[in-house]
Amino acid sequence: MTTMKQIAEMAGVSVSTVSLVINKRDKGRVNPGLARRVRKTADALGYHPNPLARSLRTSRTRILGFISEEIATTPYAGNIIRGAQDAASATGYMMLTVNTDGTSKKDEEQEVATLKRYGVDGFLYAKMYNRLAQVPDCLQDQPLVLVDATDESGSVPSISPDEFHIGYDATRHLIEAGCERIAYIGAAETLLAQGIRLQGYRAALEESGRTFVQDLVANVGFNQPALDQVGALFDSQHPDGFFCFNDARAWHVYEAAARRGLTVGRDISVVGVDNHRLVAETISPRLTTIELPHYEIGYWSVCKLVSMITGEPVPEDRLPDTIAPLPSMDAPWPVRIRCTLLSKDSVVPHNS
Amino acid sequence: MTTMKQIAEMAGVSVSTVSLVINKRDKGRVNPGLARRVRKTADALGYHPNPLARSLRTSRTRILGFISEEIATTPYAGNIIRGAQDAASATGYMMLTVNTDGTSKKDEEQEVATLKRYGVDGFLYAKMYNRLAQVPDCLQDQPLVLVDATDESGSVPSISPDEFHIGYDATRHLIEAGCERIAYIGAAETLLAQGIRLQGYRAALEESGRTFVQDLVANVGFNQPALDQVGALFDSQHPDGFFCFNDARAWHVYEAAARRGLTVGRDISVVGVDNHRLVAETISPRLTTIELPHYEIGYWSVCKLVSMITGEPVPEDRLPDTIAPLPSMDAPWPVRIRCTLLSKDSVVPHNS
DNA sequence: TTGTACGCGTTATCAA
DNA sequence: TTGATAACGCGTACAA
Repeated sequence: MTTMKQIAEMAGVSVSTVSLVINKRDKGRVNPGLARRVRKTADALGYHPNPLARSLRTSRTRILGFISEEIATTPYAGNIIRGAQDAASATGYMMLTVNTDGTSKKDEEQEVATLKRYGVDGFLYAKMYNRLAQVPDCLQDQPLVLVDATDESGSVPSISPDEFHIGYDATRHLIEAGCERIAYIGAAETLLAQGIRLQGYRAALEESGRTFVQDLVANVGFNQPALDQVGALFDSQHPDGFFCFNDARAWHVYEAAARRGLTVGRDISVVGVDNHRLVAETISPRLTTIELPHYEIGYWSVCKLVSMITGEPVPEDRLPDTIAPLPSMDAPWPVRIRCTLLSKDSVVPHNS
Repeated sequence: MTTMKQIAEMAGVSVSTVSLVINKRDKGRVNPGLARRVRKTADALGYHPNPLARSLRTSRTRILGFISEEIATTPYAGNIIRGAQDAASATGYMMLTVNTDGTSKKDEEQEVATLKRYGVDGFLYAKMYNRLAQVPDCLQDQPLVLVDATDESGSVPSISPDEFHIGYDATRHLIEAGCERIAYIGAAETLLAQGIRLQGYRAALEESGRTFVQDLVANVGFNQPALDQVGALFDSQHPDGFFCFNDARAWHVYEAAARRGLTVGRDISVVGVDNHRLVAETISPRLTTIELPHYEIGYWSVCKLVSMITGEPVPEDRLPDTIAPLPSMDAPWPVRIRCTLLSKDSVVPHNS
């Protein structure tokens, strides 16, 4: 590990000068030629500042604390962490991640205290599915961003999927395909997403001059009971389009359809939400899905947190062009990210 | 955050004494009564040492670097991280986790360099499925444990599932249920697990006096082609038992069976490996599975690493009794953890 | 442009 | 047995 001292010796200047140059405060203070020489030797030695040493004076460790409830509960929620880590890496931060089981408040406080002891500059507080969350007291006075959750009090920045438009976009897509009787296969659990996606579904229907039909909605759980409910909806309502809360629910539609001699992508159209990617990939790979923006949520959460900590906007050039830009870091919060509708072939033209 | 100084003042002693007591080096050096007073005030103030400050003198940060390739590729590999974090928490460590995409060597070196700059005490190098791995040069001289991978050179400690006994236990279970014609539905990709599980399958067969029949083995990929292959095996071999590489493969057996009027758990028996838990939970919840010990792998990896760093065995009292004990931290490495066979009801008695 | 004191809580040393 | 004090680390800030 090279230090400033080594650079100073090699370049024949003082560490003070090196410090100024490295931190880009050399304008009008250090001879440009010297500055260039310093930069060159720093590059040659592969110098990167030691964040721990730096933290002695600045009391900024460039470490972020990532608190996640049950990292393992939701498959592919790992994408949130991946996005967060990519953003941290791009902005020169590191993430200390800790789990909480989501039940023990005491435990959570312990973990927060430990993170504070390690001198983290700010916190990411992640829930593994979108919900209203109460920020624990021990985080109240800290730089904080809620990830895939919304602060109950509305005072903490948060980033989550745009649940309304998941329902809206899915339903519009089915309407545009010519579906006449569009069912919603929702979740039986009381999830924030469940209610809001239903609103989006309803809004899209009513916008196109249709009436909302309660009997076209089935909120189901798992396994056989779910399959039975979906089957009953098939038999009583004969829908030609389905919007499914997730791809596990979509699978029930596939199964129920198959048992009735109907083929998805020919006789009926289906749009699912892809949060358990395995089903969509392995079992119904042609399922038209709406992809949850987990990677983006993680990525932008870190960007927001870093900009809160430094007081500066995230430099644009650091951002990858592979992900959709967030309108503005100063946009009103909470921010909800509109999801992508992936075109596969379980939605086909319906003749009316 | 309380400091030693505060404790010293409150207890009316010097920080030196506090340090001795806190670090348990007071035996025969500090008056026991004083020591007790110090401990009491420390507890009262909720004191925990500041690891960053401590690292100034000891050059030990009590931070571990966790390098994982594509955290998001395998659902539920998150259990490895969960186990690792629980162990870290129990032993007083923190984890800095970074992703690498598994392809760019340059990138990986960057991440390792960054972790070193943050002064991590050791590294966990995790692959998201069991395989032979080459340890990058930049980690050669570091305390290191391979997680869910085995070092090619055999010189680095590693923990991974006991793939042989996955195949062996699954097949024995089917043999004991009375199955006569046991098929293996494997993976078409060249995975370490694939070959070794096959060995276990073969060993169990031969141990019970049977001959291995190549035609009872189908190594399949995904989707329709996989389903066709499994179907062909049904029609040509008429197996009554199936050992499936993972639960996605098991699903294909369910599907092929259903199309032939056969019912899993009545006409045929199936054992799968539960690494994509969603399928087993949502679609075939009664599937008899072998559960990969991801949590344990993460947990024991950290314990091993910590004991390598400190030179001391992990204190037994810190270990949770909820997970199977590792025979010995000094056991020869690599260590392979035997997996659990979960009894559900897709394996039933077969009359011979 | 540079020398140098200072930042931090802990630990090691050595004198009392 | 205890306590005062000097490291420890490397980068930063300020006076010169």
